Amino acid sequence: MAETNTPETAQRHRRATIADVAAAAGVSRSAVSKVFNGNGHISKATTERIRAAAAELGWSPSSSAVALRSARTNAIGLVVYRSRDVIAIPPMSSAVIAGIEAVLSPLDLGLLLYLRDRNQEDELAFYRRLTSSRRVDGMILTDSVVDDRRFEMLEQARMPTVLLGTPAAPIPFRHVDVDPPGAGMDAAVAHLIRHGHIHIAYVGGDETRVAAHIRRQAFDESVAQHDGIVGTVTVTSYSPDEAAQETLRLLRSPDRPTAVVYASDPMAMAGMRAAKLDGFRVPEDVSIVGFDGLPMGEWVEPQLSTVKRDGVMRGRAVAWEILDVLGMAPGERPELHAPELVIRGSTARAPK
Amino acid sequence: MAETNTPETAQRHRRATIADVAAAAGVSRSAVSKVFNGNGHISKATTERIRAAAAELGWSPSSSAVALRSARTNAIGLVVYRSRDVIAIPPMSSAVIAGIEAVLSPLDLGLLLYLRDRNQEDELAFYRRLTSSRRVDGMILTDSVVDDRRFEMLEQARMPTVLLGTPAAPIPFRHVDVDPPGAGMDAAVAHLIRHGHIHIAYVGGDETRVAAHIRRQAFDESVAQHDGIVGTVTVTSYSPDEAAQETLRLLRSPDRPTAVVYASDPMAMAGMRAAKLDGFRVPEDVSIVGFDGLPMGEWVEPQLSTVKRDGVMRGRAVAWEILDVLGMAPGERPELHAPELVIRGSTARAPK
DNA sequence: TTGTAAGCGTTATCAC
DNA sequence: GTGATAACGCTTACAA
Repeated sequence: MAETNTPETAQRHRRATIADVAAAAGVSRSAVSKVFNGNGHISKATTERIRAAAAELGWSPSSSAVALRSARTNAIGLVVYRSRDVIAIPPMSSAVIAGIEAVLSPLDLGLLLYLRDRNQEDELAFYRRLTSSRRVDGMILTDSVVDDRRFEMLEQARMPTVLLGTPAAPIPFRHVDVDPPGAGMDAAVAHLIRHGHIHIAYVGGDETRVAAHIRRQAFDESVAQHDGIVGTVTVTSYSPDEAAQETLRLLRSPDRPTAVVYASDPMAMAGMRAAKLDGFRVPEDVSIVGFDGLPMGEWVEPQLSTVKRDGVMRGRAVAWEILDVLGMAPGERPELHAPELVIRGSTARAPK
Repeated sequence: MAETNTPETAQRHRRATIADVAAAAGVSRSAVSKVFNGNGHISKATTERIRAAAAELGWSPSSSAVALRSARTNAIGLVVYRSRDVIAIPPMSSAVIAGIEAVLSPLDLGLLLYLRDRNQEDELAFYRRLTSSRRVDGMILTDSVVDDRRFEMLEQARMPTVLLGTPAAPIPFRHVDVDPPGAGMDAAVAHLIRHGHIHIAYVGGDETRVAAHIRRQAFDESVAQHDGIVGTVTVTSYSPDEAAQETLRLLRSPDRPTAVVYASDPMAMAGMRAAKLDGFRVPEDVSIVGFDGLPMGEWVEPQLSTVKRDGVMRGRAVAWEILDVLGMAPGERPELHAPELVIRGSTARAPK
């Protein structure tokens, strides 16, 4: 703990600064800086010497000093929400995070991850601290809700921000989503109808979350596009348990649907299990469709038919977008393809 | 873009600094600093005025300036590995991240997340950059491998580090794990033996990863503790697909096991599905045991018996530990409880 | 109890 | 092509 002050000891314990590198290379600090930032013109020979000295001393610019001096932290903030009952990061968000990281890390940009609970009290205070402390150059927000007050706040704080998803109302920032935001649902519904399903149920999630609202709306619209099709919508908190219960309620009712579409794969899997336990064969008696296309859908029997969204790509796209706002986007804007219906074993022709 | 220089405009566009707050409160900059760091003694009245001024101006200390001045970035780095075939963050790691974040965020410490592929070329260069740029005050490493060279490097760079898991050989840092590191496996094996299983197979993961090695070793030892029990071990890359294949190989062999224990839940689920497709009833013909206790194990039929590890708690514990190293740990060291065997539908008495 | 002033390690501007 | 020098916004002795 106690540090002695003899020059040698101090020397050994102090980490190299730009001044040390400059001294070792026999040049000025500016020269070193220029070499490392590709600015001014430094002769080949000097550049070599400087690089060698830096490597020798294991020096690279202090991120704090760079941040202070140039007002760039070289970090992007990401706020992810977890649902109350699942403590961990939702699988889809994991994929998004991976995509974001894949864009940032080659540019040596850091990803500052914030995990929050929905409806947390200090919501705005949290964003206020985040912006006024200037820890990040820009923010990626996810999971917009109805009446989302974050954007207005961030706008006032002049924090460059991009939303992954679609906002409920216009926001003063860009957002990244597939077009239309509910894409994929139509394919699922059409597939079921093509296979003779007349009565299709949708087990959705909490509609204060815009994504849930959009998905349910897409279901309604898809059903409305076909004559003579009955769509039943029920809303849950997004929890697999509730989805299972709703499934039973639906299947036990007199006018039971022959197909159920869920707002997520976990919900679909839990629903499928409940149906099977209740004596319904999947897909002979009831077809099941999930949403997201998580790997786990392949590990159940029957395998889950689902609307597959490319979370990693979504992450890449939103990362590119915030970097573009900051004027440092690499290459071309990644394209976001519409979710793709993956037909597996859990869907089949409607029973007679 | 172009910024005008009229005082008012400049005023409007410049964000407040400590000097502005000091001016607004009619005090010196140091007074403001003292109030926000709880150092010196500032009178109640002055404190009030300063806080009011800061709130008014929406000021809080610039993290870069604080970092530069005090050599504390108030951020912890976390390096997580993804396997090659799964692009996203492994579910168990998600839970760990959530636990870490839960400890850091109340202290207003940032979590810098790095996602890496195993066997990436620039492994050491990556850590070198990370340490020499001093972006973080400390690092949390996961997923130690045999011949892990990261620790020696980080030690030389004098980067405070903690490992989540158990190292293959002594490391110059603390590590956090349950005791013993293979705990939980014995309970699974004992449970199977108690139910009459004589021949138990273990489908493990790539043993360059220490955790996989330890788990397999724990299986061997657990089997060895009981007389007359046959244990068969096979090793895969950790992928569910391979696990499924191995399962078929095992079950189709003449001396087939009556129970299979897997190194992870996804592997177990994929294995269970393969077994069922091959005509084996679970658990009547073969018992299946997973490892980790992920939520998805409850969404399959039969539900997966598994050794449940508390990822969130592991995250909390390792976060506490690195903070302790940095002298800023809050409260008591969290306790890590041994994984718990959760018996569900996929295990039963061995067939006659 | 409060203020003054010297840096923290870098980069940008301007000389030379 | 290269080097002084002045910031960037804050903390902390030390002085008052």
